Amino acid sequence: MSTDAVSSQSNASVPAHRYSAALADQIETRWQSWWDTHKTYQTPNPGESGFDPQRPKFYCLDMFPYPSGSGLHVGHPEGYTATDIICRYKRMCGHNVLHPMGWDAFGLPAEQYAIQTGVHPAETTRRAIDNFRRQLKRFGFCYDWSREFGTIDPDYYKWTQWIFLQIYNAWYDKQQNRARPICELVEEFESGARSVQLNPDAAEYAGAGDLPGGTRVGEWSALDQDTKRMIIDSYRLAYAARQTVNWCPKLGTALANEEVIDGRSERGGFPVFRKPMRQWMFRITAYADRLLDGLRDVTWPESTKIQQAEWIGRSEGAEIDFPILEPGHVPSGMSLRVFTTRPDTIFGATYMVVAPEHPLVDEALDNPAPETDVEQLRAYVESARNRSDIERMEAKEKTGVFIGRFVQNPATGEPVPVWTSDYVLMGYGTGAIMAVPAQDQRDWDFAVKYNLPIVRTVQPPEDFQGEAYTGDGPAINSDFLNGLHVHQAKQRIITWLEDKQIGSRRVNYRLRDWLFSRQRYWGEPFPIVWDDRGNHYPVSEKSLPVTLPEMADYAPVESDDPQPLLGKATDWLKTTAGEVGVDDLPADTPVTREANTMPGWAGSCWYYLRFCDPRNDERFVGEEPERYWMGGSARSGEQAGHDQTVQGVDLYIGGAEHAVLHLLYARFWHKVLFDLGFVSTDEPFGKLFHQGLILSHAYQRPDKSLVPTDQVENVGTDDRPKWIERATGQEVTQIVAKMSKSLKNVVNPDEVIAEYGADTFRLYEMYLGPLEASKPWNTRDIIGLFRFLQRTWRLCIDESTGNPRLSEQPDPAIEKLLHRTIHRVGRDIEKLSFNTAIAAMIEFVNAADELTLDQADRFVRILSPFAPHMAEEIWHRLGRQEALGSVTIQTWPTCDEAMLVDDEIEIPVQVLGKVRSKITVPADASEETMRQRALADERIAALIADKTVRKIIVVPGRLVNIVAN
RNA sequence: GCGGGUGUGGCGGAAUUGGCAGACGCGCGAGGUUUAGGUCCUCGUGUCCGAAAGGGCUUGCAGGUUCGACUCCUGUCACCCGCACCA
Repeated sequence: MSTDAVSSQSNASVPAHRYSAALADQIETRWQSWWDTHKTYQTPNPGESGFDPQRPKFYCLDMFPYPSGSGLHVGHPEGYTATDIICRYKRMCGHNVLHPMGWDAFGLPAEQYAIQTGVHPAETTRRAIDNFRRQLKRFGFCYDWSREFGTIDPDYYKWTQWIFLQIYNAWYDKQQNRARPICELVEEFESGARSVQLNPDAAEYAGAGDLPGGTRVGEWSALDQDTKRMIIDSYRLAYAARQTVNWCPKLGTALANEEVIDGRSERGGFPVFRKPMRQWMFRITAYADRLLDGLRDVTWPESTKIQQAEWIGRSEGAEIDFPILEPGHVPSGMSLRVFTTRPDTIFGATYMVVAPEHPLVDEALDNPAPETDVEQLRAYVESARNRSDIERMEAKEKTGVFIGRFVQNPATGEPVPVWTSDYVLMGYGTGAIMAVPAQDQRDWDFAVKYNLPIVRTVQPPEDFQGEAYTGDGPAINSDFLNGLHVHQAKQRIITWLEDKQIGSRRVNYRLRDWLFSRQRYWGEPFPIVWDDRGNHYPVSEKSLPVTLPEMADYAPVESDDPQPLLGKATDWLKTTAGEVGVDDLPADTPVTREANTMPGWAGSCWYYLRFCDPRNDERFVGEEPERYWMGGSARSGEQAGHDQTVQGVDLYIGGAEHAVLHLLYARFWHKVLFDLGFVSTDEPFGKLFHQGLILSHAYQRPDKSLVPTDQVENVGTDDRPKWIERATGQEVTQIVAKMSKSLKNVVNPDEVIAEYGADTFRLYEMYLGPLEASKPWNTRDIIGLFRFLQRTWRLCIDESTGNPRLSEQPDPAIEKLLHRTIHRVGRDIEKLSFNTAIAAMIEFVNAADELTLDQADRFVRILSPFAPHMAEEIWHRLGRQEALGSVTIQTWPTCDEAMLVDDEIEIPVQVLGKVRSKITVPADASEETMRQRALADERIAALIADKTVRKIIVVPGRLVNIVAN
């Protein structure tokens, strides 16, 4: 540790009460324990003692951290300092502030770390949490620590399991456009109010559940138990189904689509393969439109809304049935259903493509047509199925095989061949497309390669040079559509298809159902058991939580034959209905527990609700605290023009990396809970903000490879640096890069606090630049903020005695500046513009020589959100503590509007837009006065003497511009 | 390829939203206190010409609108972040 600031303390020449690192440490730790003892930051709930219902509420939430073994890095406190400042400010402005903190502690990273170190994840996670808590407390954040919990606490995950059961016991009513309890569905089946059929939107029955004519199966009472069960399960919002999933052998678990990036796992970057497995899924697709529409009502960064909207990927088009032909081109009575966004181009559909996993391919292999090359087809399908997603993506050239089947194009009446190719995905639409090479580049590429016909059905512009034409234009070669532009042609053809009952309007989404089970150990167990016939049953609510069994061996086996880890806990696994608490079965029925666990996202889907009422053991959150803290609140009226109502969390700050993971999942859970009447708002997070990344410096060789920081030396000057790699003497360039262990450019907050104190750290991170911007950490610059605190200290406190240093008479100029500073700091906090707020305070301290008690009092109040420890200490030494209590609970000082304007102002005078002189005029000087003063100015008069004045622009209070030539 | 964002001194960044570009901090230079340095204090610091007064140039680049453009419009370049065979 470099101890420059500390050593100055021991130097006899330095005043005894100078603000040094040692003094900062003493002040900070003292007030931190004082705040703890006095429960300064505990927030009472409605009805509790100390709760003031007159005040407006402000729920300010940080994305709670994942406590890793390596401790906090400097990125964490960035967002946390920002919310801390806002909370302190809002409290001073009279709000009831909810500002909680907890731990997102289940999931893969903790488990991977445990496997590496050989210490059980329960142990490593507890240690990591303790370390994170210690580090966070050292920053002096104003969290209400009495509300702290971790997602791994059985008291918490009991309710995570409970919410799972609510979702499991719910279905989506498309007529009412909301989720309802499953028992109401059964009632409707029983009464005949709803026709009995499989859920036509159930992804797990795609291609089977929605054949023309439907799958109505008659009276509910006439059905056997198994059929009833199958039908009910097809509606559940949580369902178990065997389907193709993203299997990651290295991680030993299946992953959700959102967790796979470019064919690799989001965590660890390991390859992902497609594999059919039985998994628990959430029917999030039922909420696709609601999740999309809800984005309109929230105050979120536009880029994040766009990302979610693109992930949901709504696209409008049509489903069309193409009759399948038997050899000799005789209709077989079967049809091939496709989804297309361009039904208007159907006359140009010259071939079809189905995904390698499509049932028609299996059928073609089972009953090959004479012209089918069975060996080639089988080989293609096999290889397509076994390729990883990465390999699939790397293949630039399209490949495919004719499957030996023809369908009839219902528009042209012509037979068209059916091919299979892996550029068509089984998971989207119907897994089959009509290929229109003239209007789709992918189809064009394929058609050219395999010599398939291309028929233009949209007239491209005369100067069109490309291949496929996707723009607008009149239809050609399209019979009754000819001449119609794309939009009208779509409407026309859909009407035609609907009349002939061979197609219909259809909306498709890119969003898939959410794969919710993992084969790992460190997660919430499912409150589900299985009987020996393979039926699942919920564990009753009164028997929750289903706790995670102790296991010594929690390491996954790298395997292509995935088995959940909990499968090894045989004693736990095998139980009886009575023991586990299943109400629907006789107590002695042998059952097997669900061995999958929930993914790391589960706990973060509702933690913001639990914070409202974290010790409630009757309900996941009490109704009144939920209504109060999550309820809609009019945005504070200080920003004019924004009277819109925000619902849910008033301000949520966290990284942008969760744009489509946590933020989408939590919205989904929240909407289900809302539909079922458990929460009072439709959206969880009214206002969202992303802090930027804290970057660091790194060095790059000419070949773009990176060099660790400790292997580089500056052989130039500070002004003109020249960086060389020590080992080779080769010149390298300094770049800005992410902090990483391998580059040796990670900054540890503990060390910075030891050297300067937490107040300096907080100020530095906020002063770095705009909160939303990514910006490089520059250790060298921290000293500037330390000096500012030192000057602040010296302004209020005598460095030699430690007593207040105050004047009797206020300096009028400083009084005026103080009002301005109060105004600027308040306005900038509202804008989350902390860097400029701090600059305003620096300017004030630089300008002031001495303050009166009253002035020091007010300045310390506005400083306190930023540097709470120093503010509290000065507050105390000024003697304010005794009478008024902690500075934390004071009111924000008022500023007098009249003090914000000057009597006289300096106005630039321009000639032809260039500033040539300045005049001093009364602030409310008229246009005419300003004009005359400007023309009377000596320098201006000289400049325009030999010119003709064409025009004079006078902006009162701003400037004068003389146009003369 | 599509979508979004960002380009301002040696560095991090300001700019009342069309009105004095470079606030504030770092660094750098000069001086002071102390004196072994550092800490601390004061002043200076976009750049070019000039001894100075003063003047020219300057917000990635090229145009345009305007009395006036970092800000608005058109084109262009660079970098960053999403998405990417989604029919």
